[in-house]
Amino acid sequence: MNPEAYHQDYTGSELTYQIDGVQANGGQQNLYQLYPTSTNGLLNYNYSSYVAANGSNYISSPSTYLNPSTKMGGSSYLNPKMGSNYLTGSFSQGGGVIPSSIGASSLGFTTTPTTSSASLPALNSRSLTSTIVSASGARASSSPTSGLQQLTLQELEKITSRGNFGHNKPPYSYISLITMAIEQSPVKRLTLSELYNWIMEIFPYYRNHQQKWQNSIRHSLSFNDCFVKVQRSPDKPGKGSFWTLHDLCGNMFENGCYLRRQKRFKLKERGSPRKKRGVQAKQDLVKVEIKENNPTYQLITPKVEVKEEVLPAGTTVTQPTSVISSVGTLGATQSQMNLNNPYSTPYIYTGNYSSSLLQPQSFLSGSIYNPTNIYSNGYTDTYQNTLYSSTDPTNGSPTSAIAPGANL
DNA sequence: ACCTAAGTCAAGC
DNA sequence: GCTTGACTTAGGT
Repeated sequence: MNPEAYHQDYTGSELTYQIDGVQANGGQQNLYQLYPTSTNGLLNYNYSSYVAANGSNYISSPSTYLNPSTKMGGSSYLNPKMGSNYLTGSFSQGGGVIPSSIGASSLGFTTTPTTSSASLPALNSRSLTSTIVSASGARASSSPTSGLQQLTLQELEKITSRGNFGHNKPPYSYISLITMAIEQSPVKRLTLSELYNWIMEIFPYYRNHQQKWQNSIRHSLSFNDCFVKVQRSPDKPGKGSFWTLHDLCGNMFENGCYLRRQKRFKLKERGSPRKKRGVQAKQDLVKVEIKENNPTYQLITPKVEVKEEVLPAGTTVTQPTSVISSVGTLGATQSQMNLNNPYSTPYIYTGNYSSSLLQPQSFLSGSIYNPTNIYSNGYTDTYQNTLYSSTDPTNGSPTSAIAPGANL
């Protein structure tokens, strides 16, 4: 049976989707590509998502949009974990249901919580309903049987497509969860509450016992040097600071373990040194002894010297300035998180970006996803103000601020 | 068994 | 909300 190609345009109040699909083998295998394109103030992730469709279980998780399933290059694909906890919406004849969170997600595609679009207009033509992809079509399931913690960071995008673990505890440490959440955010920073919300939205397990795990999250944020608190600038009033990842923490989970890093990212100096005594002091002393030429724990950037930038009045950053150790087996040549480089943010689909789509296109008001200014180097106000943004060629003196809404 | 990263509880601000 | 201490739990070797 010849594949039947089709194209659908889908325009909602928030997003325009173009759905290109190929329905083959009597609906046994369906390949879809979704291209959410920016309309009024949303991110313009031109990802190309391949979804093995099971009509009733098609597209609804917001994470699907943030973390589109692996593009399989036209190969058939069955997500082995695609089950009842995978996607909850449905497309049906003549209409589609777009998840409510699309219009009001904390995940970053929209910044307008008051303009939820729980039910967007119907698809304009045919049904997307199909039978489930046959198991024999599975090709992407090279997943390790030993558990998701064996995934590489580059495979993080698959996490939600493998299910959200229902009410079982996801096999990720709090540090992993925080990192994921920050990585997927468009401007790579979140407030505490946004962090909570993201975790709860992705992993239902954490909708319970919030006091317990949220305390642990806070502890992780404060305790781990890989997380950097960025104060709000005066023009962004609100509760709490932003949290981001330290520029130099690298890919902490590239060793494939999301429960436990091989080595804690630790800074030599902190703004206010922690008191050390007992077991923790002992642990820190061990870290200091890591040798630069140690093949296992090679420094990403040995003894980094970071220039302090002149900060605008009202801006404070409480961070140390040098790195003494890094994580895992990363070498100096391996990629570090680059705020300008979406390819370094594995939680977002990393293929088929066009250059014009590398940055958020425009922003609505009232959100962290609404930086007042986006500079030509891709940094927003806050990043311009961080001590360690040494890659900022403007050295803290941004010039051409780009107006919100401008195409970059 | 040992080391240490991660998690928990909670005090203090 | 944030930091920190003290302690327990658990992963990696």
